[in-house]
Amino acid sequence: MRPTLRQIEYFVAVAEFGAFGAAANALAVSQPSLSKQLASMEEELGIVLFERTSRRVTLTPIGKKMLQRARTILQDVTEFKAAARGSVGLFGDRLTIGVLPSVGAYFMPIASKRLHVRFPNLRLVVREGTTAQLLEMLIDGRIDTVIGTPTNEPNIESVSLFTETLWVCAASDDPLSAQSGPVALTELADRPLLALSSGFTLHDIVEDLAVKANTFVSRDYQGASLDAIRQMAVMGAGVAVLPSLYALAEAVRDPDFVVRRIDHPEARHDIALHWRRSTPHKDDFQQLVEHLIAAKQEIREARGERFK
Amino acid sequence: MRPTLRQIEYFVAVAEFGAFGAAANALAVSQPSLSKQLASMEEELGIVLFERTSRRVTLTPIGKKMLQRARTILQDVTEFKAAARGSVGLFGDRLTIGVLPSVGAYFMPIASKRLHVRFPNLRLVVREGTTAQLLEMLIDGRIDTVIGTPTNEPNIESVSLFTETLWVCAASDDPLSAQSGPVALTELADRPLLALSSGFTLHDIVEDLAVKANTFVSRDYQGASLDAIRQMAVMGAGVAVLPSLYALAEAVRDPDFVVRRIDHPEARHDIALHWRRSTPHKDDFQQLVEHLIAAKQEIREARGERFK
DNA sequence: AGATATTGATAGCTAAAAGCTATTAATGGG
DNA sequence: CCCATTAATAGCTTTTAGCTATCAATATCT
Repeated sequence: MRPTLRQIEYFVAVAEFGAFGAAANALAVSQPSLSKQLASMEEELGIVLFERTSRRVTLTPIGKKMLQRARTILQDVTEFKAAARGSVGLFGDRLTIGVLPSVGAYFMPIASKRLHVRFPNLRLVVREGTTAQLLEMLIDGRIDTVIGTPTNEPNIESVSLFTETLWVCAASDDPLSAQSGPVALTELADRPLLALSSGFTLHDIVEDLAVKANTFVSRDYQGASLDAIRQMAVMGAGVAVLPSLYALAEAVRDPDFVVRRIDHPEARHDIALHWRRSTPHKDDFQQLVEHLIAAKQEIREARGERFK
Repeated sequence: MRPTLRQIEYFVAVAEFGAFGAAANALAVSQPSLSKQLASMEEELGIVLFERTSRRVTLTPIGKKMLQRARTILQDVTEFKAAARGSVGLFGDRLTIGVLPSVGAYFMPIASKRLHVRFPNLRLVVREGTTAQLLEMLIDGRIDTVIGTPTNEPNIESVSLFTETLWVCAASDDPLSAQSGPVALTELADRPLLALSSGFTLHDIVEDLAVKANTFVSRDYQGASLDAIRQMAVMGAGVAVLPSLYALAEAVRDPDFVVRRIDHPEARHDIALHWRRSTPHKDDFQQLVEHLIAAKQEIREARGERFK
């Protein structure tokens, strides 16, 4: 592409030194090389940048104007290179991450704080959605990674992060709320379960559990958010099934909020980190996994004795 | 200089097409050439700009950020080239011209108006000074051309523009002001002449005339400006010797202001255009000369009948 | 005024960079 | 499972950039 950055660089150097020889010396090239580049540039641009005498080299009026623009270009290129050098942290300096709602509200605040300490230049952009929506965005390249349920998508690599347990809550005058400690599936028989709307993996898990507990998922009150489900349960509309991240965070905040873990091996919600197999950031993702697991541990330790 | 403009251009093209092949086609280069340039660029910058799958090419988070800067650079270069192409008028689009005071005040307004009509993009910067000062600035390259008295400086080329006649004025009750028409040198005998301060060529000319007229130049009232000299003359301090550009402009403005041409072959002030012999704008100066002469003619025609 | 030293341009050659064609490797779709 | 598509790699050619040596112009110093 003409003019070349090299030519522009030479032009600025000659303008600053006011002499070809000195400029060539500063640039560590021979004077004829520099002369030729300048001559080419002038010919290609169709203008004369310098007025030459054997003693002095002066900018022409046009040259003065071009010099300003030339400096701008070199400055931009310098910044371009600096930006590249500055992008040596995790994922450069920006990561767009898609997460499930419970993760976004109750896990990411702690995780991002931790990441910020370790990678001060990393800017996290968080988008929420269902695992299916997030994986589509991941494959499209609209986001860089996903925290969601496991998947078998080809070209997606995953690492398991942690497992959420599932907890129930009901109205405060409900028999379920009278006791604490794990609750057996049999205790849920014939009680309508409240779950997130279909599309979320959690919905399917609750459906399976309902079958095993000889009950059903309420069709009338499929909540769009975990908060909505909890409110419906408190009002007596059924038994809310909540993932531990949400349930325990709320329970810690409100001691009167009774939640009980469902005592069943399938009452769990596996959470994994996903990325495109083609990513050039595999190592970075491995690091990210470690920090996310550490963040989960941190949350666990921060909980009251009740939920250890 | 790395990265090369060519590399940056390729980078933007691939980002826009989302494919190496299509970008290569649009750039009229082969796909391998483009691949290699991009690979080199990534290696040299130490970052990965694209995530490659065999189906799709996506920008990495870093790549997105670098793309913005890359576009800025290409935009600047485009403007750089456009500026060069736009600089095809007289002297590019800017001319710094040094002139004598009388020329600056009474000639340049008309001349620059005329030049502006002919060269709408030309911006004139005018500096005033003595011929000696102006020539020094010209040689230094601080200004591009000079309108001043003739010189024998080496490496300066000159073309004569016009000749100013010299005119006298005195107090309104002075015998000189009682008549009109040319005044002979003999009429000035023993009258102190008022002239610009030494340093101006006009001062030396008046000194010579004074000798021929059997009189002298007043030492007490060497004016720093032509206006000052006129005021002193009007107050009776002597006989002001003024160049025609000034004298006639003032006379036209004020009909009561009596000026009379000195009738002597040496009562003249030659004005020439000077430029450095090394300038690459010789043709432009030739054009400039024509327009300046035409401007002088215009001024002459605009004067009242009295001074034709 | 003539010798000398300094500066940029030119010539001719060498080295490096960029380009091309042919081929390979990877992968998604029929 | 084969075929079509796409990017990477290999090997060679062309173009560009750079270097040394030299020339031309000219300012400076006797």
